[in-house]
Amino acid sequence: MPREIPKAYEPQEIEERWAKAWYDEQLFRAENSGNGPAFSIALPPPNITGSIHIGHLLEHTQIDMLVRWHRMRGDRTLWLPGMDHAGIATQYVVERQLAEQKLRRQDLGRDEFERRVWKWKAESGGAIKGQMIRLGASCDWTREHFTLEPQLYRAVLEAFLRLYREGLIYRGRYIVNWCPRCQTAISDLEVVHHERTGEIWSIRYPVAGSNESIVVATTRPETMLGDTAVAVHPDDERYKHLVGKKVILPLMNREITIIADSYVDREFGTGAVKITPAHDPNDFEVGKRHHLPEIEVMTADGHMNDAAGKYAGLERFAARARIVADLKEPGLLEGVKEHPHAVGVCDRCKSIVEPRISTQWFLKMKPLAEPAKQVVLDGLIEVVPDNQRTILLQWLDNIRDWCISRQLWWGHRIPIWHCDACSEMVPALNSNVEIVDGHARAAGVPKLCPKCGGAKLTQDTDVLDTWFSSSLWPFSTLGWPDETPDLRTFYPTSLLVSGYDILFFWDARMIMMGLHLTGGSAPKDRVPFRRLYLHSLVRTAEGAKMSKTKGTGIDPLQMTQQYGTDALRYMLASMAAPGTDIILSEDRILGARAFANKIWNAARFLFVNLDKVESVGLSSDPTAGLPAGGAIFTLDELAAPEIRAKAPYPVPGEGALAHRWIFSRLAAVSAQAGAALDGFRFHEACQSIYQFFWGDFCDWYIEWVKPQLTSSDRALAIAAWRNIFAALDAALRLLHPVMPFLTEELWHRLPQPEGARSIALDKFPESRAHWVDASADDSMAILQEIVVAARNIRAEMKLDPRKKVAADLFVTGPMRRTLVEENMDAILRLASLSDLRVTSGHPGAAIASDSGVVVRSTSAFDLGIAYGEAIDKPAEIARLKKKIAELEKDIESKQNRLADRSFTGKAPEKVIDALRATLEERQLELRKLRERLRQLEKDPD
RNA sequence: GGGCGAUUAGCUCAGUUGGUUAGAGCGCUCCCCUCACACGGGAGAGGUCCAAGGUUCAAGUCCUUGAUCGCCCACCA
Repeated sequence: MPREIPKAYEPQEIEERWAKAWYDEQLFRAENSGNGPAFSIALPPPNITGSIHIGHLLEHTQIDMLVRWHRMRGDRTLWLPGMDHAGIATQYVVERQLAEQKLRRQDLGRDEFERRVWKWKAESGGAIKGQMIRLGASCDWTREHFTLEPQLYRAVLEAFLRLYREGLIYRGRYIVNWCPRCQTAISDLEVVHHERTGEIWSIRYPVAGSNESIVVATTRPETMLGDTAVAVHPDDERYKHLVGKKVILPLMNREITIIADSYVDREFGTGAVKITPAHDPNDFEVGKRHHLPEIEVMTADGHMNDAAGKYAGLERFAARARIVADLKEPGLLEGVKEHPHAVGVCDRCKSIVEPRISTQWFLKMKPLAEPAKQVVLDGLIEVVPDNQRTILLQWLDNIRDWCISRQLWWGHRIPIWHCDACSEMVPALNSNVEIVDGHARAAGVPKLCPKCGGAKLTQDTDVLDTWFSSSLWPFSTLGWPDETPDLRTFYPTSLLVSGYDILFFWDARMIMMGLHLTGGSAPKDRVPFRRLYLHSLVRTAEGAKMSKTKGTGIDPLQMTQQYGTDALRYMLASMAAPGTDIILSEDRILGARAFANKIWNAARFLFVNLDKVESVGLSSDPTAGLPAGGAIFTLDELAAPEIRAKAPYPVPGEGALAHRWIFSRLAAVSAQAGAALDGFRFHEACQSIYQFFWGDFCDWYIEWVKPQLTSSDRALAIAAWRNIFAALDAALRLLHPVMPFLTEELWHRLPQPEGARSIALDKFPESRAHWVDASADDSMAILQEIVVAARNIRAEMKLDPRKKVAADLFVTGPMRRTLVEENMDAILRLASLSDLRVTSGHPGAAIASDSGVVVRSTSAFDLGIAYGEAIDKPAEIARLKKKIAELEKDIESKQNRLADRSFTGKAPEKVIDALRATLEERQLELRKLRERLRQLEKDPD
């Protein structure tokens, strides 16, 4: 096997190759039969109009880490992908295309328009799927779904019909949010409020048959054309005498009544309000209470209509300007002021939303919200982070009915037929769908009106809000309403991961729909997901959401080209602490890329050196040539899966410690990473793995055992090789959830069992009890401290890095002395020492030194390096003084605390003992430093 | 008008249930192109944890108030 490995990690070719292989081989297909726990998660379906942005990548990285981790733990794991038809967004895109040919959708007609949208979808829709595959999302693509496909269409019909029969879906004429651009109603959630400084105009309405007049204020003067009353507060003494009288509506010269309603705030403005029931939600309510006429003065596309008299045909804001001008002349405009207020705009197209009366379909939410609230309160759905739980509950408490109809052509058409003769509403006979022109439609078309027997029935022209079908996603995609094996196995899904920006749009509605519609007898069997994790959003430096339209979006695929997918994934995951948003920084990406490169090179080191040993033999004994029997130093002999399984191998003699230690660390890190992932603390998982791989595995373990790998002691070399390959293999599996491509590539360069296809199907490292070795951890820590102390002296004294020097070491206790002596070779090598003279004794018996020796002391040891020429005495004295001051301060505070009777009386014994032990160590350290300082100051140069 | 979050090293951020000397990455300083990696190695400097009170033996961590910033929700014309 050729082991030519490039010096720097070059991700592009590797990633593309594996992404394709994973997809082609259907590697992530989930089993819906068999034993063992199932783990399922539904992908928040991206819009077919969308292309991947950094927010997706963050979400997908987190989901993918969890999914890969569960799969590697042996769960039957399903990550179900799919797409959302995205009603408004998609229709918008296609309409724009038509506009280029000077066409409107009305020119084509509904059927033809729908055909065009399907055509667009086939050609340009769903780009995101390919991007997800490229970025390594381990979805089960054999189970991909689309919200307008027959199976899901049927689920939508079933849900609608059930809710309709139950009386939860109703139709009515109400004031709704209307987008004049999209020309459809939108739900409250789809209106985004922007704080703006607008103007507020005061307008004088003369009282009929009197000299008096009433001044009202408005931010939307154009709506006055539809005024049908002026309201004052019933207890307002200023206006009491006018209630019931008429005022003349300026410009229209219509008489309207002055009414009293407690809705009016006496403190605001003049305390008198114009009432426009057809164009303001509050006024609409007032109008209902007082049986006022509703006069619509605008068209669906935001122009004034015939009821607006001479303003008919004007665009709404043009009309506003004209009206203000016209009021000035007769002196009816009392004034105009700047006025900060919130303007509602359409979430989709940013047009200013117009409240408008129209007939729409609504879903009653209160009866659905109650059970949803209950499951959250009962903990049947665990919400992470916790504060989002509060937000969710508050929203459910204040929920209002959901306007589910849209005046669009792209979507699930409402399965209700209207009788031409008697206007009776007739629902579809059943939820069956038929395929017409390749696409699904309601099949249960009613033929006769059950009320009047009329045979002319026309289907409602509205479609459902896209979120209606989305709210069924976790079960509609598993086959609901049928009791399929998938539904039985994977519902309720284990987890939902979504951004908190769609908590109300999607997550909450899924909970309500899942609880209401699915079949389990207990709520815990009907929840759509058992845990809900709301991830952070990626923001720009200014704190705004990343957005392509604002030009602040970053194309992840381009970044992938630049840095590699694994690096991007690692960067995002390492910043993904629950509850805080992420601001990208170039530095973090570079750091992640360096990490990927580090992993690559650690593996490269092993392979390259094995090559050398194979071909040249053990270098420390050049005459030995190839080992007898020839085949011992082959990858298979040293790294075969059955060989790795038995690691760690006992290493004869001195070199054992590092091996025991690295496996102990591996056990600890596996446990840490697992616990972190389980709690969605991705950053913590990343950090512990990073620290392990770079700090422990590369900086210490590899450096420590390097000579062993080429030792002429064959037993030692073999054991060392086997351990290091086993440790690398475990490290790769540990890293795989976050860096799938790199680890897959390297994993395949290790021998794997016959037929093994992917590291993704291998096991995540368990924290093995027999790997845990506290004494190895402690011993290694001391030796590391000694090495660091020696390096520190060398660096501070600016010794030539190539020059080896002798050192003296004093350690407390004979055990430590033995430990040091047993690991002498490694210490000398790593600290660049030519010799280390070890003495041991009781604490306090610091090694004798003079001013020609530089010393580093801890409570456990003193290390001194003799330096022939004069040392930089002032610098060393300054350093000592600083340390001494720090220690003194620390010791004093500890002594004070220990002297405090209330502390010793109340604090747990453990804490007191620990404090006492630490204090002793510090005091010992301090004594040593003072002694050293005394020597330096005393000695003449 | 309500609600939520943030404020910790020059920068970007971690700090689980209060408990030894508050951490990381990047940047910075010094030394090294040592045969896996300069996307590297070694050593180091750098923090009154926004402010003021309070609870506690003990507060970056809990409570109150305030400041600054950000987000979400909301029908005040």
